[in-house]
Amino acid sequence: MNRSASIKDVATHASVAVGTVSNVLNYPDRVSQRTKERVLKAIDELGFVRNDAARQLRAGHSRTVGLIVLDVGNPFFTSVVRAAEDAAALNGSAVLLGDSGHDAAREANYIDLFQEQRVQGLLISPVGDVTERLDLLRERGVPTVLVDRLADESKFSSVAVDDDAGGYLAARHLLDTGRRRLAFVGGPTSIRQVADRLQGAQRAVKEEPDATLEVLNSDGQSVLAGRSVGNMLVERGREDLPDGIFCANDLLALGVMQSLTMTHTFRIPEDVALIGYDDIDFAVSAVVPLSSIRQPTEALGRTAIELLTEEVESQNPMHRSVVFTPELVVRQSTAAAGASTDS
Amino acid sequence: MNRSASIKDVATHASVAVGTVSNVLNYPDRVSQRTKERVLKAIDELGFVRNDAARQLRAGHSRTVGLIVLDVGNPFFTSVVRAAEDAAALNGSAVLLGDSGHDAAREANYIDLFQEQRVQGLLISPVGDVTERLDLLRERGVPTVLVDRLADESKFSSVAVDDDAGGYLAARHLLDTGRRRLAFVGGPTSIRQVADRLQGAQRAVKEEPDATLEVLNSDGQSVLAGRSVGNMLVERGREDLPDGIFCANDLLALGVMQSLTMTHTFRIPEDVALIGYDDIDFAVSAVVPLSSIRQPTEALGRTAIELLTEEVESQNPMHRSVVFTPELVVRQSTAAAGASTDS
DNA sequence: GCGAATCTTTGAATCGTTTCATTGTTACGA
DNA sequence: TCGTAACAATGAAACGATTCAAAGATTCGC
Repeated sequence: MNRSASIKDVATHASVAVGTVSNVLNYPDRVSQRTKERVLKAIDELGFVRNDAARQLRAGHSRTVGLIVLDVGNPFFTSVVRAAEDAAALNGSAVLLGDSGHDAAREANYIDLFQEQRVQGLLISPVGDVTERLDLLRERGVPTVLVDRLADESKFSSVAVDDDAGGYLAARHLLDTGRRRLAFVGGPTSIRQVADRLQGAQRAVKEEPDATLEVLNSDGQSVLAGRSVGNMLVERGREDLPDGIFCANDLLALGVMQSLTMTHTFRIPEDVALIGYDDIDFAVSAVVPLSSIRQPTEALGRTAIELLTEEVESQNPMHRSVVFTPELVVRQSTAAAGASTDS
Repeated sequence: MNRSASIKDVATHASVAVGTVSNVLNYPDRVSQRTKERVLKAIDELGFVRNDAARQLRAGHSRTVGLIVLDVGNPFFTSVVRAAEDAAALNGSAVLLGDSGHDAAREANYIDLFQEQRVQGLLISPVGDVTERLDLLRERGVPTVLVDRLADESKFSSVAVDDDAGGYLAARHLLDTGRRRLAFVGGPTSIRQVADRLQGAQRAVKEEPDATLEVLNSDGQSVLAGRSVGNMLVERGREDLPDGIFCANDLLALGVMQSLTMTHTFRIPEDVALIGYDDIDFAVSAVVPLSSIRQPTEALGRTAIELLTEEVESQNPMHRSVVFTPELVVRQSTAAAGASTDS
């Protein structure tokens, strides 16, 4: 079969008009039972499949939504994507997924591609400063929702997670379980997420007069970066050691854990409690299962689609920013501090 | 701006015919310099963006390729996807990505969706037995290439990685570095990948008369499963211990590593060498950097696109299966066995 | 200055679907 | 039996880009 069957072929084959076939597909109630059966039979026999391009052309818009993420490999985004797909499916839309890989050129490519596809709207976790480009989109009537990034509410809707609250939650948990000499391990504070998490932690520490927070700069957010911070701590010796460590993400925490447990100088959680951020899959299967802060990724994806739907359906531009609060996940690495005295 | 500008609007605005605008876009050489400038100016002023639906409709086919993977979160697929996208871009095509999440219903949805989109072809890592469905596609002229799954060559092209060879490579490496009492750790052998890797390992072991291979069944392929196998080994004691362990994937290997290093009963690689499979990001940052088998994911993705392009361009169905050989990555966890004597 | 060859531009026809005003059909009460 | 309402089916027009035969403009050799 060289060319796929069109609605016209179906019409001929069933001896009806094209409009009737269209009605069978879109408004089955308008068609009599007998005709419907004939048409459905013809559709089946010819293996007819709707041509979406023609539908779109006629409709003036597609039934797809564009989603551009920084890195599909990142579990955070994978989860957001899945939630967005499910939410979109409820509206009868599909999600076109683009992975910018932190690359502004790829990002720009996807924006262009999606625009040519006449997506109903765009969800994007932008690489750099694409506000101009997005402004253009907006002017052209493509509503856009920023994901994991706060937006100027006069221009865009957005969904994000409150990193300050997450930092507070982590530090507060360490304090609540009796730790007082806290340390924060995190990469360059030029990264907003890192800065916010630190700030939240500082806020919590200020609430306890006798608590202190030391900031240990790490060289990035990797396991290896965590390990070198950990090694530094081990060399410091017992006196100088914090009794609670909050790492800006789980990879760092796993690195710190490796250093501390490998040398067998200190025990987790008895000597030092350790908490990470993101609750990656590995957290639960670490040598000592790692406490962490979980981000509500499903809610993020779902809400992003909802905000976009709002914008698509209403004419006048009313934007909203939704900020989610992350959640504390307690595991063994921060088990009650009481144990630390009976060593 | 309510409706986006069409080629007709541009034509009017630039006082030329629609055909001319089309030529500026598609055959710039056919148009005189002066006209081209006028048209480009109009395009810019109106913010004109091609309507892909209309293009497709006229062209009879899209410039996209569908790709359905089992799990975008899996680094293996993430890498395949990226390579496929890059390869497709060279042909001027874009990749529509679908994540079936091992769910046959989601998979079927994507197949339907992609068919309505009139994709040029389909790359798929199928969930279950979708051969019937794919047969239908084939009959309708949508060429399909199976990814990471061998295909009946009379029907489909496919790309896959030779797991038997990978298993051989891993075991051979352990043998080459002096180990003789090998163990294989892996989940249910009903999983093809696991069975093939084991078979390859057995093949290597048979080449050395004095070598043995013990099979240790694990309950799945997770870190925790690996840890429980590791714990079992620790309890066995030094006499009974293998001196080389090959795990069916890196997660298992990391679990085994945790058990062995945590108890400080055995050292890696002096007492036991350890090698995994997949070369995940964590392998390099394990407590003892983990040797592993790397799969040529980039080549997989690229070749899949190439095979698909072949099928799209040629009329008569000539299918090919390309099988890649994985690659050994040596790290500290299998460092030379010589060291094991001077303990 | 003329005819031929080359280069530009034109605009109607086309792709496949949906829409909708129109026509055709049936049922029913008066 | 007629008129009317409700229901079914029809098919032309429209969506926006591309194609291509044909017309128009320009260049060149002689």
